Amino acid sequence: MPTRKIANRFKRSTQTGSMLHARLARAIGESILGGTYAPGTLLPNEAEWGRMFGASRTAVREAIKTLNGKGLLVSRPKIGSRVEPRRRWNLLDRDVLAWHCAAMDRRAFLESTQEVRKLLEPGIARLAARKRTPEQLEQLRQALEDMRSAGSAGEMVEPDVRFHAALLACTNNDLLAPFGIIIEQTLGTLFDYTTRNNPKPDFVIPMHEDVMKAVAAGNAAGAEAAMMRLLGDTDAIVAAGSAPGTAA
Amino acid sequence: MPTRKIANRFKRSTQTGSMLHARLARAIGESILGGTYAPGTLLPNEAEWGRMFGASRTAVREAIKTLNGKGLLVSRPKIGSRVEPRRRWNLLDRDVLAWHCAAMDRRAFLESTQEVRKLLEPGIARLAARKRTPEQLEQLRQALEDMRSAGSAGEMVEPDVRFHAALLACTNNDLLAPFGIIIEQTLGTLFDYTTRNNPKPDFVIPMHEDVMKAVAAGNAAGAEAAMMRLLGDTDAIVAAGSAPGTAA
DNA sequence: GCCGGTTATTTGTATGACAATTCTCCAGCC
DNA sequence: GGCTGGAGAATTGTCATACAAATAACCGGC
Repeated sequence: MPTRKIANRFKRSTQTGSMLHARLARAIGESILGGTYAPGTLLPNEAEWGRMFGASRTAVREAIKTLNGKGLLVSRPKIGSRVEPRRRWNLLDRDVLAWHCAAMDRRAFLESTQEVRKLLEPGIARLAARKRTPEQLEQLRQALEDMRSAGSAGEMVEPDVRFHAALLACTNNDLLAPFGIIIEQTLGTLFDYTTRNNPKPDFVIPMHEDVMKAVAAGNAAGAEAAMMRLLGDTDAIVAAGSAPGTAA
Repeated sequence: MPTRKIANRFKRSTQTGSMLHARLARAIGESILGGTYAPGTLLPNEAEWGRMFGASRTAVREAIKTLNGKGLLVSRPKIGSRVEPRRRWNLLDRDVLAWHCAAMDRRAFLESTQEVRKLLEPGIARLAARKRTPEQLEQLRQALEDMRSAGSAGEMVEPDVRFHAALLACTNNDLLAPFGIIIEQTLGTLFDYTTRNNPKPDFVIPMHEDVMKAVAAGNAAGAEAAMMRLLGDTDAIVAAGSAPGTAA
């Protein structure tokens, strides 16, 4: 009977999302992502969730509506809430991705994300070189600058993420924005792997610099190539397992 | 005063989503996507929405929670609901994309989607060639078969969409799944452009066949190249404006 | 001029009631 | 016997109301 476990997970969660309906949404969401409720199955009804968590139907309903908005569920009168097929899930949603990451093998997750990044980022770099505005280029430059002046490896993660996010912004294509979450999540999770030892960022900085220079010059092919080198480096780290090193 | 206009749009909407909160979500969502409420601005409070639409606060709250789940809003006590910056929006969500499409110039939308497709689909084809299972290959074959036996151009759209969706599935990468929505939306919208005249699908079928053959053979580079040819063709149609022809 | 408490506003949660929807089942008819 | 139609039941959808919680803004004291 999984009921007890889900309720416990719910009770323990005091870290973030202090709002009741947010915690409910997370508890239910995680249990879906974790496979307790497979796609196509019917969830307990609202009253039952309320009993399980000691919450009112109002709060449960708001949680359900949130999950509804993320594509995990559909609710219909008299039927109840049914788990949608996986392809309908908004895996690029911030929360869903976090739940997914929590429910899945970390190594497999990293490999999936790297796969997507290798698919996307070279093209993004190429597009960025063609479409960036001077202001966006400045953002890129600033992020690189902050990477340089970072003291520890830990301090470098934030501007590194910012660099890749800025590059994404350079494409000026709204539809690409949702993929930015993958970058954030990858680097965050990747950093859980790396020790806090300052490894050797000597390679990382110049590689980023190459990307920026090509983007600045409007050199699409060069930007793409530089990004591929950068990703190849990160890829090696991920593939090697828990080798030390900073993220790409 | 945009209030009146939004309320009218709400009242007129009887087509789909007969649920009140779904209609409210759409009305509010469209007004955000349409620019009535810019990112960073504060929305009317819940009571006010209720007055505007003649709905209860409960229904409004559920709509707000839905939009919350899609990343369009954040709500905090005493503050209200604030529109999130664009990059937080889940543009790859089914509803959000539809609202976005409704609010934006159709031509610009098509160009954006084609840009993303050119970025992703060659890589997807490559990945598919490496990772597809026999069952997935069969799905692909079936879709192609159905394209062949389609009588009119209209009947060809559905299997065409299915072909690309199946190819996406061949990657066996969950994180890529959200992208499938773009394919559906693109082809759907693209078909609004094309006349019902049966143009000449003579080119389209063999191009799809090339992709399938390469995927079947596990030829990653070949699949990528074939997909690029296919996209180039579609691209020409989009670029040419409203030239007749079926989607890629 | 700064600090701390007070107040007011808005969302968050609970409760109870009823409407709408539609699945299920049963009876009646062909 | 099998199909058809309606009655009933279960579940979500909506409403109204009340109060709790959080916090921005204001005000008074120091």
